[in-house]
Amino acid sequence: MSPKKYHHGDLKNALIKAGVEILSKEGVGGLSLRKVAQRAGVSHSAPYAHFPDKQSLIAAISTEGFNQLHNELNAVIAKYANDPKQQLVEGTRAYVQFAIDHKDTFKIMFSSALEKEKEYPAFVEISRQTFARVVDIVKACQSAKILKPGSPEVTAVIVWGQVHGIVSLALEGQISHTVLDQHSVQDLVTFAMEQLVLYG
Amino acid sequence: MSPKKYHHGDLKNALIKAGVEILSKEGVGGLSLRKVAQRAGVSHSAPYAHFPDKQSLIAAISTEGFNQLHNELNAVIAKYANDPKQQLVEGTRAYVQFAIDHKDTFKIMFSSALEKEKEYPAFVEISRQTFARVVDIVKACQSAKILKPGSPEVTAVIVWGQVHGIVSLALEGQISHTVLDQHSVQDLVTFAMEQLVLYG
DNA sequence: ACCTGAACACCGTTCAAGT
DNA sequence: ACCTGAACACCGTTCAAGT
Repeated sequence: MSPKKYHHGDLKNALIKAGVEILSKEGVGGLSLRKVAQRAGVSHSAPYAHFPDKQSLIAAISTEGFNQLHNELNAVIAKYANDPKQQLVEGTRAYVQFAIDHKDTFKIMFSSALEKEKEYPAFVEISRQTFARVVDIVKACQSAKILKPGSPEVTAVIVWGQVHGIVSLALEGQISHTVLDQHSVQDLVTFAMEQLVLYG
Repeated sequence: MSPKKYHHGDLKNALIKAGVEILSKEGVGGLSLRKVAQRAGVSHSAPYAHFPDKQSLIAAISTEGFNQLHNELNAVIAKYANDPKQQLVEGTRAYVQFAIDHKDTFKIMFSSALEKEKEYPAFVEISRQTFARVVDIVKACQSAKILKPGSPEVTAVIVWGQVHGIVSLALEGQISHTVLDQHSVQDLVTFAMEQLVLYG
């Protein structure tokens, strides 16, 4: 019996992966540590060898999500290295697409950190870096006279907040059907960006 | 014994009130049906006489939150009946203040509806009405040439999304300290509104 | 109609024990 | 070091029973 007594090499990452899968199949409400353990093929207490509690696993899943988002933003910035406006347009498009494609991971990314902020340094660091990419795009746009001058950090909060707000309202089903029947979330975000950008 | 065998007149509202109190004292994580029942002075199964499940109680709490927010928006609209710009400024200020004053109720208002959208008609109705107030303000601002012309509903989604996004990021601790050390959330929202409003 | 108390399945977490 | 299994407290939900 017992083909493999223990799990294979890397249970920690297997648990994160299992968590992401459960999230995409059953949603936030279906995410339990015991289910994650079962899906990874270990006992319900095995995760505690790698995560001190459930919050820590959630922080790891969120960190993974921010890593992916950060990579996508980096790709957009590299692809349009000489075109700040396209960086802004395609960056926001990537953000919206990420939220749509990973609804529940996205929701968890923005609802877990709060509890104990500084306890998950990897999470804090990657979310800081992701924000820094937004600031980079904003600075490039300001240099190209595409965004108003002024504090790039404050402008980045405004841009990010605008995109994040519309996406969040859409994910929570708060946007009126009379609007959503006519415009996709991507369209709404595009309209919003056109309001912020100079010269239309 | 048994000074009052049952609860007094209105257990349903007592449960909602107890839920709001727990929310403000222990946060979203501390909200359980059993604690709500205990705080209202009834057995853990008594709530099921008034709410089919926990989601329903949460929907009722959220509905109550939207009612309060709606009332505050109405008060602002009435107070500045002839001044659309002040309606916009004070309306957003009221929204931000509500979120800050009732952090956890605010969070629950925008994280519960999703599951089963049409199952809570009172919730859908009051959130629809609240959005309608935003549309009213937008229309008044457009007539006064304070906001760009175009679909008032789409513009309302942009305005609401901008405010909601910055507030949400702030509540989740996602706004960089280098920004928050210098500007309050109210300030950031004000800056954002100035970008959307015509003539600065 | 409104509420209680026992019961069930599920959960997060701890801990002694195994390899 | 990494994992198991029993145990505990807590939870949402159901249901027979009481008034």
